[in-house]
Amino acid sequence: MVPVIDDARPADPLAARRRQILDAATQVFAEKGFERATIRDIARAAGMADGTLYNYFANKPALLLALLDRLNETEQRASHFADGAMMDMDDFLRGYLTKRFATLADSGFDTLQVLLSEVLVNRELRDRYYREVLTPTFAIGEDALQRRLEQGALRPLDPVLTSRILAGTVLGIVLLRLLGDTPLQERWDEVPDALATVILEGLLPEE
Amino acid sequence: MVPVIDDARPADPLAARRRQILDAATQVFAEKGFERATIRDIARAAGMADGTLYNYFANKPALLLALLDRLNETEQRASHFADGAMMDMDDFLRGYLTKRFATLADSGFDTLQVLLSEVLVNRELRDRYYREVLTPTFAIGEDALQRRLEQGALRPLDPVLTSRILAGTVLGIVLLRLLGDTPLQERWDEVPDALATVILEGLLPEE
Amino acid sequence: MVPVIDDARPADPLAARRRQILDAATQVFAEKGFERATIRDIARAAGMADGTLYNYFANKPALLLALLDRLNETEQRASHFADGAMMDMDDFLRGYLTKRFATLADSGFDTLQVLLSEVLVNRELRDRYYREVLTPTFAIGEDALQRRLEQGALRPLDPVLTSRILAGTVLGIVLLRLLGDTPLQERWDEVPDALATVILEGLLPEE
Amino acid sequence: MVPVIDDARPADPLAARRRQILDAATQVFAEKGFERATIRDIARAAGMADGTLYNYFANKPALLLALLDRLNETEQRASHFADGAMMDMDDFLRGYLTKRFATLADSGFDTLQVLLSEVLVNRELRDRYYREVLTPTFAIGEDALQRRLEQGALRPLDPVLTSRILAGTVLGIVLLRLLGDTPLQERWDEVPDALATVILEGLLPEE
DNA sequence: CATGAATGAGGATTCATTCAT
DNA sequence: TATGAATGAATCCTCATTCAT
Repeated sequence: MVPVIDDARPADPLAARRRQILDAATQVFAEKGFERATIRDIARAAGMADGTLYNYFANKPALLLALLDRLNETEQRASHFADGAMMDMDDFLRGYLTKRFATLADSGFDTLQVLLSEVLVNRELRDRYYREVLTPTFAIGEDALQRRLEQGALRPLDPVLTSRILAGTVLGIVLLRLLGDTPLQERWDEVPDALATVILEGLLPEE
Repeated sequence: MVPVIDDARPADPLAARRRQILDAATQVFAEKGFERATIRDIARAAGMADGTLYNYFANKPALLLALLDRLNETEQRASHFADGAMMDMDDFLRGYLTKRFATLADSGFDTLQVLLSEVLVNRELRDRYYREVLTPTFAIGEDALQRRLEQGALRPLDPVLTSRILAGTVLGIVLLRLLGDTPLQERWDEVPDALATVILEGLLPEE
Repeated sequence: MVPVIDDARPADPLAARRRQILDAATQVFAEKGFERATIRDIARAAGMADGTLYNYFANKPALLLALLDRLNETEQRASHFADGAMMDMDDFLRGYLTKRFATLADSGFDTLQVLLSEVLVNRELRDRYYREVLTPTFAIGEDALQRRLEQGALRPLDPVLTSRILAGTVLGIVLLRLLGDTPLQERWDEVPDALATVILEGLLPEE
Repeated sequence: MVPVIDDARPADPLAARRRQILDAATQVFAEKGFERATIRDIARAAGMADGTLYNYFANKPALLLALLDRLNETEQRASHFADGAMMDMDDFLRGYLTKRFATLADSGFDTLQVLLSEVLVNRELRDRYYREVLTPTFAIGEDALQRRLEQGALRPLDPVLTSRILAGTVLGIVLLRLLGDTPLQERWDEVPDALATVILEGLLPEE
């Protein structure tokens, strides 16, 4: 009998500790912002002494980069399922949006809040974010659009600009939610569908 | 004849000095972020000594609030023209988006960059931004949608959610541009139209 | 009438402040060593707040370099008088040693104590010290010896090694004094002469 | 037959471990200075974990004291041979200097570098060094000089000051070598003889 | 009004030391 | 004994703000 791997067993205490710290950092950063958050805040939130944190991360900015890496992994895992080359456009988009919104939700809105905030005013982080998160997203979008264009499944449009419009739409709605919009928070699960309808059929009536 | 207000009124040295400082602050904040920017940075960029700045603004956060107020005025001035209750939906939306994008552009992308960044991690600022900028925008949107719904000029949809979708779309596209997306920067003037088409007619072919 | 320059007038407040800080630093460094001395110690000794010190020196190591520069100036001023190419060897050496010991004394034994200590374990400082202080000293010595050798005023000897021996002797005696030797402290003014006799005539009796 | 003490006694693991640590400490201290060297640096250099070091030395300063003790033993062992009461002055001094220079060399220049550096700015260590190393040296010197003075083997001189001059000379030359002087490093074995000649006969020609 | 030196609180980071394993 | 993770005190340095000139 092979011993069953027990997920709850701290198989990798290093990784566990890092996760514990990053979770604390996310919370504190989201509340006070990267610069206003102190290492002490984070260490306390993670239940350890200041110095201990430095056994796991070289310095404060490294926490940010690690958050980005984490987001990256989530997104990449998500994008595996985002292919659906052969699907009907309607199904594809609804599916994609639903998954995308879910991914964003479970990557933690806090993480997005922190990263977006810093990414806006930190060139190094911005470049990494653009390269590692946005670029792949655009690529998926352009590709999907291109293929459907060739099948005549779409109105003629520019895939480059349109992929930005689609990605921007998702990002913008998330941003509004992060800014505290009540309807979006309360009706979050209605959003992907409402959005899909607008995107697919537009606001104008059928005829 | 109403006396025309001359915006470039050369005779308010106080306002001029404040503008000079806010311009400097915007630039510096956009480059380094609010917290990493120092009063010295800003004073130097504005061509004055540190102490002088305090004759015009009470403290560093006051600069941020003043930036928000400035954005507010721009937006409000813009929204006066954004009414068009009686316009055809197509014209209205194209007009609205074009104006909105223009407004955003000339309120200075830098300002947005700074404010979005801080608004994400500063509850006080976020609440003010939400109340003073987003809420009026949503109101205009909901109103316009509602009216057209009643006229049967739109497919049935939820005005509350849809206004979020529209506002989010604009905001998200701006955000992508702020994050450095090259296509959006280079083809910024094509965006409102492309976006209007998607929103009005959707991605799917006509029939 | 040209206004007389009054040395006591704080003609250069910057230089005065720097001197004030360096004096404090010398004292504190001598007492606790460079690393164990804190900026607070020094600022307190100089009668100012910690932050003020940074208006005059970029950081802690800069204090050390400034001390070295100061020593340098003293030494260079001294070496102007150390020429005496035409003097009789006996007069020259006695004069030189006397001046040298005096210079060392008024450059402040504290300064030497600090610099020697650090110079022994700080490569950068050591290299600068060697280049800027020792090398010129050796050059003067070798030169003086060479000239007298050519005049047959000296027993045949190697000027390179001998200049080291002479410089080392002076340095070593200073070092012993810095280490607290009581006889050297109490009879410091007898030393140059006693040393000159040994160097010129040796320990052995005349015949 | 007295059992010969084998210094390389392979059967004291405690002493061996301590030696291993002190060797590592000497190297690291010489490179970075006492304060800038970390326990981790030393432990790594000694090939052990930080905690292990504390099984052999109570704390960081204890390493320094142990280095001093070690130097002491070397010097004391050396001074046994440094007596030569009955020898001719010339032979004695040449022998003494040669031995002294050799001792210094094999006590490890690194050790001297470290100890001199700290001794200059650490009163406790300085006092111990003065008491345990310098005082015995002076005593030997004064004694030897006194005896020879009484035999008329020396020009009249002050034994107290002269012993300082001799010790200082040796120390100073070592110091110059520690400061990186190339001629002294490359021609180290010529130094004792050159020095002996100067000390015995002086710089001036015989007559 | 303008200046910029002075202030000192605050925060990131380091590191000697301890101790459970 | 050996290990190295955890601790938190200590320190350098930054920077918003004040105020005398």
